[in-house]
Amino acid sequence: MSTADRDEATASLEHQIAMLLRRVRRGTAERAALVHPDLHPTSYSLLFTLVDFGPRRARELAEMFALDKGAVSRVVHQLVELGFVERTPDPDDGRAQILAATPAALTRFEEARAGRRKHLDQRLSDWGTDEIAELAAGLARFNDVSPE
Amino acid sequence: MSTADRDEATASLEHQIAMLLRRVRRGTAERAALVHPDLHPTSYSLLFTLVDFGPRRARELAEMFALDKGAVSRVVHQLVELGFVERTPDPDDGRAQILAATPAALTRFEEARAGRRKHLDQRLSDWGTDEIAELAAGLARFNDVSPE
DNA sequence: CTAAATAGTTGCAGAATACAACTATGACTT
DNA sequence: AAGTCATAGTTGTATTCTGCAACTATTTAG
Repeated sequence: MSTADRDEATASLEHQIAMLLRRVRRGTAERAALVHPDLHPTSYSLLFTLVDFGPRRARELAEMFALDKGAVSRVVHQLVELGFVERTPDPDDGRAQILAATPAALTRFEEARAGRRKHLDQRLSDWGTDEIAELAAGLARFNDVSPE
Repeated sequence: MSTADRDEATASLEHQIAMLLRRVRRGTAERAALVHPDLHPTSYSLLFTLVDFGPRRARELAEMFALDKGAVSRVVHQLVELGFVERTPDPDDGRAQILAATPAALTRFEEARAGRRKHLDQRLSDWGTDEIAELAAGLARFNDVSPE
């Protein structure tokens, strides 16, 4: 296995990730609107994180998305007003608050997820279950790097 | 292989894609600045597309990124001013123009790509070349769906 | 030859983000 | 225990991005 092979493999991976990014980004706005018409792509992403990865502080969200904490603050404010996020004071730190997706948000996301899933199922129709699992595992391994 | 298995595999894939998206998005602004300090994330993405996928019309870029043609027009204008994009009239259509990355853009991207690649290499340091190729192939298959 | 459609530009308004100043709380030092 | 510094979050301000709409120029269809 030569160095050239490895370079080619890496280049290909980079290329494919860029491609995926473009495709996914393209649909984010639509998916956001599916959950709620007033939901911006950014709000959607933040809410998605709370739904999928569990409650956390605003600061963490800001770090995860490399977003200004002020911007996060306003987005969260909107999400709270829409009834999608609930704040509770952090018992460990009087300055902080824990943000959590509300049951309403979970419900909406589950409904929207059904639509997404249907789309995804179509796209994966000629894949074997093991092939899907394999790709997911590969991505998981790629994602699961100690945070820089 | 049960239906539950397949659902789980699909859910895992969806989850991992979301994770990847967040990680990649997080670094886009930095990478854009690496190419040129005045380059916005969107400009970077559009330019990246021209570099990686070849010349095309503004309208195509707008469609690829689901972006307003007005916004694309302005971004392109900026890219031209920075010397990263060159316009040539479309021989087949007097209204249109073909946008292409300039040699300067290619050079800058190549330099920036070296930085990215280094980061990627580190991240893949304990991967086998065949494993990298496999993940890239999986993503390629996933990406390569007839456009909706 | 006229009418409808398309590529792109530009004016305008609204929204999102970054930056900075500020409050409140916690951690650390002495 | 007091003082200093760091941190969580909010809010004001300015800038920038984006979408929408109106407009020009060119092509395509009837």
